Amino acid sequence: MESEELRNAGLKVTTPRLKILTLLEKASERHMTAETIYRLLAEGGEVIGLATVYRALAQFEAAGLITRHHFDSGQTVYELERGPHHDHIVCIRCGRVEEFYDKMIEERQREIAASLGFTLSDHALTLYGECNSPDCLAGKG
Amino acid sequence: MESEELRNAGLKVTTPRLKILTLLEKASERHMTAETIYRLLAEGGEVIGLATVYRALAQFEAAGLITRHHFDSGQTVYELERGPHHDHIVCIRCGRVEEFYDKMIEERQREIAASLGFTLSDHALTLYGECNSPDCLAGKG
DNA sequence: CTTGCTTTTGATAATCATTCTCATCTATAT
DNA sequence: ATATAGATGAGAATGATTATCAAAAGCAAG
Ligand SMILES: [Zn+2]
Ligand SMILES: [Zn+2]
Ligand SMILES: [Zn+2]
Ligand SMILES: [Zn+2]
Repeated sequence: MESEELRNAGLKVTTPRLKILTLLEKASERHMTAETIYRLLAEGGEVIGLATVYRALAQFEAAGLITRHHFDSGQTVYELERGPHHDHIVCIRCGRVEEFYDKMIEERQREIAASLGFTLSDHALTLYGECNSPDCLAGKG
Repeated sequence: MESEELRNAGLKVTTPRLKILTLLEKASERHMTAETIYRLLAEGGEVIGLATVYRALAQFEAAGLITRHHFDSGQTVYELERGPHHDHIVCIRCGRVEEFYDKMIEERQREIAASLGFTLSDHALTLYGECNSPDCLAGKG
């Protein structure tokens, strides 16, 4: 249960934290901004201060429960840390986010870093393009 | 000369624009924030309004003269568009930025996008790690 | 080289996302 | 149930970026 996850992370079990963590686990979209999380909670009748949302997200990240991304929109996007590492492809028309993992790219990155004298600790790879989802294509002029 | 570049970009030739473009071409560091550009100019005796710096950078980008990046620091970094495409590796200790190009990774990206039904138009790849430059290592605790 | 029209500049206000402050409230251990 | 460290929420503060607008500068014509 979510209470366990919070306790394991060394965080007190509070209503706001439970609501936010639950939303991150249940929401249909896995990649959300703090504003979106705040709004979705409010729409669901759970009014939690925006500052509290930001605080909880920072704590969850420190505890390794979630990760943050900076897509080109500029705004920070959060997602639940679940399953193995992956990178992202974002539709520049409708904003849809898909995930992928490519062993070859991951390996090349390590080789490149080593060849440049860096000890690799992290990376951010995001592809941008237009997707072929029916909803997205429908919006075409 | 820089005047030509501005005219070709459809921009009037003005002193602030010339100074900014010249700095982008001459500075030892190719990747700079708007603030850094503003400060370097001011230190060189060329006081140009910060708003003008931001405006010029936006116009240069629209004209394809420069590109912008969002490294994990959050702040926007600008660099002169010169030579072929490349990606970046950033030292998380000293901030040094190196550039690299990997044909294999570029190709894989296109394949991945296609396999997910996306028409790839752009991408952002940044590696993070600790570099082995003497200056950087010296700062170690 | 002046005139006149258009664009640009710079100071500053406004905006946006995010963080901080602090008085009040709450989770947990006794 | 009580005490106490920690959490919350409202709103102020911050930092980066953009918008406003009067004054200044670029540019084409005469
Ligand atoms: Zn789409
Ligand atoms: Zn993801
Ligand atoms: Zn570069
Ligand atoms: Zn370094």
